[in-house]
Amino acid sequence: MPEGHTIHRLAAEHRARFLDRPVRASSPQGTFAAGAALIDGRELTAAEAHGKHLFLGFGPAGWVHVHLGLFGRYELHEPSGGDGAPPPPPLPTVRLRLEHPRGGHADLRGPTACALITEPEKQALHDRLGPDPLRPPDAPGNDPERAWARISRSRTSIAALLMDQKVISGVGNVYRAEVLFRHGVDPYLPGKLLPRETWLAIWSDLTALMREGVRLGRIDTVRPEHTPEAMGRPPRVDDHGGEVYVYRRTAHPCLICTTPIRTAPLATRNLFWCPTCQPPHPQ
DNA sequence: ATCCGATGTCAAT
DNA sequence: TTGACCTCGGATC
Repeated sequence: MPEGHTIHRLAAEHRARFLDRPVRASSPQGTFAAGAALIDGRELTAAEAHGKHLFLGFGPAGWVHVHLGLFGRYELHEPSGGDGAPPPPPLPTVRLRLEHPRGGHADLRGPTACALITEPEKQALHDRLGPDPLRPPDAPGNDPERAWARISRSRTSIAALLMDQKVISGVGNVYRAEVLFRHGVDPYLPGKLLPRETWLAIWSDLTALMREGVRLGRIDTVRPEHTPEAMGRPPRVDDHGGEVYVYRRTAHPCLICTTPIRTAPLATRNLFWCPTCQPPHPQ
């Protein structure tokens, strides 16, 4: 589930449900029981996202820092039934439940991180994250030039750089594969060989794609003219719910040129690309 | 019933 | 480069 669009959507959901409301907090799973006790009954004062990090503000109590990692999930529920009817009890693996009578409840399971942190600790996290296509362009340091400064000096492949949260934050395995396909870029191209105008186009494309991801709650990257319907091919529903060009489509032909999609491990994840639409750079 | 992989990251080697 | 961690669901037996 979790790339940056998921986290930004969660921040917005938390604001809509709980902002300025006193929430009940609990941790049936236990690992965060002490932290939950410290925020229980307090008002949510802020909810923001940077890359794949979620920050829930509880005034003087500090911030709950959440990172979903690979397996973390959120479930959001509307208020149950009649007036004041309590929600169903959380499953034992729920690390953090927040609830409010009119906001419903949010259940967090399996996160890599769920911890109460201070404002300076939060700032330290921001400081080590690269610019985020989903943060406002006027947010401090949220400038694609910062990413370009690193990419343009690096011998590392662009596919690995896109996954490096210090370079650019919020992009994960789906967006990296899809955005490189959309721009016809060889994933193995060293950053320093990527044309500057291609980088700026990739950044601006990520901004649009990820905003759409926040809006829809899924990753759709296929242009209207390439949808299976438009191409006269059978429609395909991807495992993650969206329509994509290459991510986990190794059993299928490329939507544009019918070449079989390739896969190989890169930067600890499985990379997917079309060797025809993204031709390898010379040697 | 069991295995395996998954939209992630960090520390240890 | 590998192993550890967190949880769940789909494939396989």
